[in-house]
Amino acid sequence: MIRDTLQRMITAAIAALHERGELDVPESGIPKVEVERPQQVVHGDYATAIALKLARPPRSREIAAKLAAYLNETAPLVPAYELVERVETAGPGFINIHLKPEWLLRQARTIIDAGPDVGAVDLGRGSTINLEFVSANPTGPVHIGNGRGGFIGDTLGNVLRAAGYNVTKEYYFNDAGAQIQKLGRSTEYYMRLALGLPAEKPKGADGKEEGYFDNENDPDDTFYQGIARLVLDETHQGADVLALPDDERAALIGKRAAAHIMQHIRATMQRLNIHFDVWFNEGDLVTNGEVQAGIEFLRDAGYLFEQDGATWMETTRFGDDKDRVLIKSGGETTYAASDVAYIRNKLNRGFDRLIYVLGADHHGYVGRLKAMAQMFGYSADKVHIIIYQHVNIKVNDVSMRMSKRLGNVVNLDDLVDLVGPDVTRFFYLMRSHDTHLDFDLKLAMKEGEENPGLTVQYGHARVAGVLRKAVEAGYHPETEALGADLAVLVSDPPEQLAAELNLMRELLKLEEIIERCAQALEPHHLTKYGMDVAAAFHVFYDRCPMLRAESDAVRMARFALTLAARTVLARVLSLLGMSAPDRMERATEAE
RNA sequence: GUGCUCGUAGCUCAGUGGAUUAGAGCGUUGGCCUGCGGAGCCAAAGGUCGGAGGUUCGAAUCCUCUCGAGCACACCA
Repeated sequence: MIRDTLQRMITAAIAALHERGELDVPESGIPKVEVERPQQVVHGDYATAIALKLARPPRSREIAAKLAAYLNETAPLVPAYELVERVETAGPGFINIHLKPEWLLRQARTIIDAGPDVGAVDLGRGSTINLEFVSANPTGPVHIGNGRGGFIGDTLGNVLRAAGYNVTKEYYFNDAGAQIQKLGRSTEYYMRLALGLPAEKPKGADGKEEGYFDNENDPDDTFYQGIARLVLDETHQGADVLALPDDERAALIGKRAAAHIMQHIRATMQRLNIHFDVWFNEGDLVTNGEVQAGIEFLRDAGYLFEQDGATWMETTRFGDDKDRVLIKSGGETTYAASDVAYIRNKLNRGFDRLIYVLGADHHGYVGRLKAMAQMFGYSADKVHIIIYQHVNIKVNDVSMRMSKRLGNVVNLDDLVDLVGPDVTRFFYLMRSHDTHLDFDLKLAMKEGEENPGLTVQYGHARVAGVLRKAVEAGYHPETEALGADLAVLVSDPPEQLAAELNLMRELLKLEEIIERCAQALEPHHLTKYGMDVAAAFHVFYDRCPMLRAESDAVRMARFALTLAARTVLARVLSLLGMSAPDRMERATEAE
C-alpha cells in the first residue's frame, strides 16, 4: 500500500538522520509516522506531521526541512520509492509528498490485473472472526429497524474478508423459551379462527393480550394468518396438535410456527443478498446439554452464587454493571444462560475475535457479553460490539417511528418491494451505524440520477456503455489497454491530465478505504467512496475523448483508465452487496 | 436518577488532532447539447460545527460542565 511505503520511507529517513547525529529522537524511539491525505490537492498526495511530533515549532520547521532535503536526495536512488516526485515542507512543519504522475497513471495496469480482488489488503493475516448479526427472533418478519444489522453485518463481513480476515457470518435464532410458547398460543388463535372454532387471544398474567398478531388496522397484514395456515397444512388441519395438553400444545405449535418464520426470514435475507455461513439455533444448545455444561463450567470456576433462591453469575467482577440471573428461583434457565452457552460454543470453535452487530436497544448487553467472554478466559478486547441506532422511515417528509411494540411495524420486505434490494442496501449503508437513520422513501423511489442509491450503479453502467461503444466502433479496449503506455498521458493538456490523475488518485484510495472500514468496523465509508469514484470518472469522461483521442497511444491509455475504473466500481458494488449492471433500465420513460 | 449514542448547510448526513477556504447528496438559482454521451459537466447561494469553559503549537475532532434528541437500566426474551 502506498501509505505504508511512504511511512517506511520517512521512518528510515528519520533513523538515518538520527544516526548521523543530525536529528534527536525521543528515548522511547521514533514515534509512529502517521501519513495522511491532505484536504487540499496543492498540499500534495500525502502529508505527515511527524516533525511536529518530534519538536515544537519553530524547531519542527527545521526538522521538516532536513527530512525533506534528505528524502528528495535519496528517494530517486531507491527503486521502492520511485513513486515519489518531490517532497516539500509547509506551515509549522508539515511534510508534503507529491507522487509522480507517470507512476500514478501506470497503476491503472495494476488495478486491472488485480481484477475482482482489487483493493485487497492483508490486515487480518488469516485470523478468524465470528460476525454475528440480525439474529432477530423467529417470531415475526424482519422489519425496517432490525434489518439494519443485516446490511451493516453483511457488508462489514465482505470488507473484512477483503482485508484478509477469515470471517464466519452467523445468525442466532432464539427458537427456545417463553417467546416460542407465546408464538404457539398466538398461532393457535389464528388456526382456530381458520377452522371456525371458538378462539380467544392469549392473555398474560396482567390480563392484557400477549403474543404476536397481525395489525388489524392493515388489511394487507396477514402474516400470522399465513403462518397458521402452514401449520394447519402439516398437522392434518390441526388434528395432530390441538387436542394436546396446554403447554405441550403451545410448545409444539410454536416450534412449527418458528420454523416457518425462520424460512421466511431466510428468504428475506436471500433477496437482499445478505449471506450467512452459519444459522445457529438456541434450541440446539438446550437439547445437546451445552447450556448445562456452560453453567457447570462457571460453577466450577467459582463465578456463581445463590441468592433469593436463584443462581446468579458474578459478571460485575468483569466490569458489568450488575450481576445476572442464570437459573430462576422457579428452576428454569434464563436467556442469559443460553448466551453463556452460545459464547462458550463460539470460543470453543477457536475464533480470534467475536463481533456482534446489535441494535441500540441492546446496548446494555455490551458489559455482560464482555464479562461472559472473560469468565471463559477470553480477553474483553477481542469482543467487539457494534451498536447501530434506530431507523425511521420518512414518507412525504413525515418521519414515522418503527416499533414493534407500537404495532407500527414496517416489514423490510415491503420496503424492498418499493425500491428494490440495491437501493435499499445503499441507503442503509450510507450512514454511520452510530447515527439514527432516516430512510427517505421519496428519494429512494426516484428512478433518475437524483437518487443517490443509483449513482454508483449508473457510474458502472456508463463505463460499460463507453466500452460497448468502443467495440461497436471497431476497437478492442481490453487488448488495446494491455499494450498501452499510460505515461503518454503526461503530455495531455493540463485540464485533461488533471482529470486523469484525479481519477487514478481516486481509484488508488480503495485500499485505504477497505483498511479503514475493516479497522474501524465501519462499512459506511464505502458508499461515499463509490460516489466519489463515479464522479471522478464522469469528469474524466467529460474532458478526455476516447474514440476521438488525438492518437492511438492516448486512446489506448484511456481505455486502460476506463477499465481500471470499471474494476474498482465493480468491486465497490460487490462489497456493498449490490449488482453491477452494464446498463440501467428505466421503468418509466421521460416525457 | 444512572449509563450508552447522537446534535455539522433549507433537508438527510460525511468528516482519521492539523494547513488563510469545514465537505457530499438532495433541494434552490444560473450556465453548458450540430463534437464519445445529458444516466452528465461547470458555477452560485447557503455554516455562531447545540452552548460555555479547558487541554494543545494547533480542536468539528480530546476533557469537563450544560442544553436538546434517542435508547437502555427484569428471576423478559
